[in-house]
Amino acid sequence: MAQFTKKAIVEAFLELLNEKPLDKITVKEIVDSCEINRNTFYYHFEDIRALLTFVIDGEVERVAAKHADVESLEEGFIEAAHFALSNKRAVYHIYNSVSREELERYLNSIAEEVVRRLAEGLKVTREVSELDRELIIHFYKCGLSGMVMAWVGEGMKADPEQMIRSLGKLLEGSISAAMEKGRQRKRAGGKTTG
Amino acid sequence: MAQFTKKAIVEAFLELLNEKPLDKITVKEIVDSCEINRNTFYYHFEDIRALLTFVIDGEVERVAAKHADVESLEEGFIEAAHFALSNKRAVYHIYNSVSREELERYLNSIAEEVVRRLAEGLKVTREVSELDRELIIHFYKCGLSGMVMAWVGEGMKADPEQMIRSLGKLLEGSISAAMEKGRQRKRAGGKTTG
DNA sequence: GAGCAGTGTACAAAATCTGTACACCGCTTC
DNA sequence: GAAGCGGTGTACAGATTTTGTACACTGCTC
Repeated sequence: MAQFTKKAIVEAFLELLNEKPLDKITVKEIVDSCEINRNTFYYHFEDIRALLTFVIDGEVERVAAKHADVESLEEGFIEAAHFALSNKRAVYHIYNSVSREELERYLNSIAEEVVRRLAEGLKVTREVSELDRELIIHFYKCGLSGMVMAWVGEGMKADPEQMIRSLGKLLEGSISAAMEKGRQRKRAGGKTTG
Repeated sequence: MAQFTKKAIVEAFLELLNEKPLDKITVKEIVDSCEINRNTFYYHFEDIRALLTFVIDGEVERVAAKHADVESLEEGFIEAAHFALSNKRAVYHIYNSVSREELERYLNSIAEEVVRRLAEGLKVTREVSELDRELIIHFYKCGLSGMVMAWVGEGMKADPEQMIRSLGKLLEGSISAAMEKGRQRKRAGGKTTG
C-alpha cells in the first residue's frame, strides 16, 4: 500500500504535539510542515480528531507488537515505560487538551493490548477459565491506565521505570496466583473454558 | 510536491548499504523493504546506479548546506567528519563495490561544494583573483577527497576528528596566506578579477 | 536445456495528490 | 454591524503517482 504521505502527516502531527497542545494545532500547520496540499489531508482524515484517533490506534498497535514476544511482565512493562518516556510531551499535550475520556480510551487500548498479549505470552490462557482471563485482563487494563492517568495528572514526576518495575513484579505475582487458583479449580472439577 | 515514496526508496537503499556492498543490493530488496511495487522504483529511477547518483547528489547538497553558514574552516571540517562517521559503513560499502572513479566523483562533489562555500563564507572571493580562487578550490577539493580515499582505503583507522581538525587548521592558514598574496598583488597594481 | 531469480519495459487501471472554488464560522477592527 | 482575515470543511476535475499484469531478456544452477 505504501501510504507514505499518511505517515508523514502523522509524524508532522506528533512533532507539533511535542511543541503545543492539541487544540492549538491547525490542519494548515500540519499541511505546511510536510508540504502537501490541504486537500491531501482531508483525503486521508476527516479532521484532526480523526487523525488523533488514527495515531492512538497506531501507537496501540506499535506498543502492543513490541510486547508480543516478551519473556516476562516486568520486561514488558519496562518497555512500555520507555515508550511513555519517549512520547512524554505528546502524551502530556494530549492530556491537557483532550477530554479525560479520550485519554482514557488511549491508555485503555494500550493497556488492554499489552496485558492481553502478555497474558497469552505467559500461557495464562490455558490455566484459567475464559471468563477469569477476561476479568483479569480488564482489571489490569484499568489499573494500568488509571495509574498512568494519575501519573500524568501529577506532572509525570515519579520515575516511570521504577514505578512500572514495581507494577510488573506485582502483576507477575498476581498472575501466578490466578494460575494457581485455576489449577485448584480444575482439580476440584470446575470448567476451564467458557 | 511531496515525494515521500522517492525518499523512502533512498532511505531503504542507505539502510541496505549499511548492511552490504552495493553490488549485492537488488531492486527487489529495496522494493520489498519499503513495501512498494517494483514498477514504482522504475518510475523514480532508471536503475540502481541512477539511485546511487541521486543519493550522492543529495548527500552533497545536504553536507554542503550544513557548511553554508559556518564560522571557520575547522568547524566546517569537523562537521564533515561527523558526517563521514555517521555514514561510515555506507561509504565503505560504496568504496568496496563501486569503481574508484565513482567514489572519487562522490568525494569530489562533496569536497568541491564544501570548500567553495567555505571560501565564500570567509570572503576570500573578494581578496584573490577569480582564477586563483578556482585553483585554490580545486587544490583543496582534490586534497580533501584524496585524503578521504586514502583513509577509506586503509580501513578508516585514523581518527577522522583529529585528522580533519589538523587539515582544517592547515587550510585556514593557507587561505590566509592566499588572501595576503592577493592583497600584495593588488598593491602592486595586478588585476583582481579575471 | 529447463527452471529460477532477477532485470528492464510497456500499458491500462486504480489510487493518490493538487488546484480551484465556494460556503461557513469566529474573531478583530473600523 | 459590516468588512476583512484566517481558518475549516466540502466538491470536483485533472494531474501525478502507484499498482497489476504481462513479456522479453540475462545470468546462474542443476
